[in-house]
Amino acid sequence: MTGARDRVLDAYETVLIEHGPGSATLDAVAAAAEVSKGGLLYHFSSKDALATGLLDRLRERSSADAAAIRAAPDGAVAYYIRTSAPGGGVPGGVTRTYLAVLRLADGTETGQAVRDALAVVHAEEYDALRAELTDPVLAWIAQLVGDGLYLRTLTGTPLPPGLGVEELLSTMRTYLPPPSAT
Amino acid sequence: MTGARDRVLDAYETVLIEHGPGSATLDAVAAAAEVSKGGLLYHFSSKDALATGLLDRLRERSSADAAAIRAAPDGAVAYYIRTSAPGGGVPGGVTRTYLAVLRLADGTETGQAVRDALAVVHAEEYDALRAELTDPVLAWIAQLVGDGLYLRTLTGTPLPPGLGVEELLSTMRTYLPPPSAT
DNA sequence: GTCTATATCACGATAGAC
DNA sequence: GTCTATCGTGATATAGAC
Repeated sequence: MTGARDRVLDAYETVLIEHGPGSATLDAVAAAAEVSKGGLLYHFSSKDALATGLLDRLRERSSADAAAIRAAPDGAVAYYIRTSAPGGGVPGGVTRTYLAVLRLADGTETGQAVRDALAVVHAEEYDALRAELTDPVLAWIAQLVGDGLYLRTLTGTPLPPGLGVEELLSTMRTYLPPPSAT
Repeated sequence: MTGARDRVLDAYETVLIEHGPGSATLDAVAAAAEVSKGGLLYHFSSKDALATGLLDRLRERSSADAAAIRAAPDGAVAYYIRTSAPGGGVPGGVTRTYLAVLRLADGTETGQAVRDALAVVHAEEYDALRAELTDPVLAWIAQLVGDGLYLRTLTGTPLPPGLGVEELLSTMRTYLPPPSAT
């Protein structure tokens, strides 16, 4: 049972999302995971190794999510937009990990590895959306709308008053071709 | 002439955007502004005061930019999307300051002040877009597309191959009502 | 107004007990 | 496999010279 490793990664995500990378110290992550700092460092031998572990998790979950986008019953766009919205992530899904990794993107050496991983995620999402929307620009617009929602979640900025994800999807359906039945 | 103060803020923006908040130490900012650390601390008495100074700049520039969105000759949406795209900011404009401030948003005490300032910026942008797009959801979609582009810039993720801002605007014009002539 | 110290503290990482 | 104790580094901020 390697449950401690996953608990540490869960805690790392939580601290990154709720308090930011500046607060994501080894002490804080260890406390949130309810292990000692030494225990954390047994599983991840350095802070860089911890970040690498989170990126590996992101890659795994991104591939699984791309498959979920394609298989979504009410269409790729609806699934993608819903999971991008604040609170729309599913437990064990890619959304929470993605939001945590976004906070690690900067100009440092590990920040470059983060950007590489994010580029793969974006490409997989885009391809999955293209399976439903054959117009490349429309697929890109749908992806950008989802990214905009991610940015709102990332910064905690409130949505415009009276507007929510369902209003968004309703209007988008007016303009986008409907998902074709298999 | 308070030129040194502005130089420090310019340097702070540069370091935040290019190397991230973890690298934005007083030493690094002072070096980039070509003043000593003591010189920097004369103008901004603490790191918090430096962040507050940047937020004040963001508020000033956001108000000016909201006016520019409304007055743009080729329409509010086109102006907003162009300035949101990588490299689309104008010198002294809000884009660069906005991107720098995005990196400061976290769960700390000053992070809360950052999110408050970002909420004002988002509301001003939205109102300015509403002046052209009377449908609130369409205005929101346009804003989210711009936010998605900001996120791409923030993380340095490449755009989908073959796609650029002009393709984006061209397709959006197909679906959005054209800007009405004054 | 701008600089050079320097005090203080928090973080990452190591060593070694259990 | 997990813990406590400790060291070295680098960051913020202060004091005070020029």
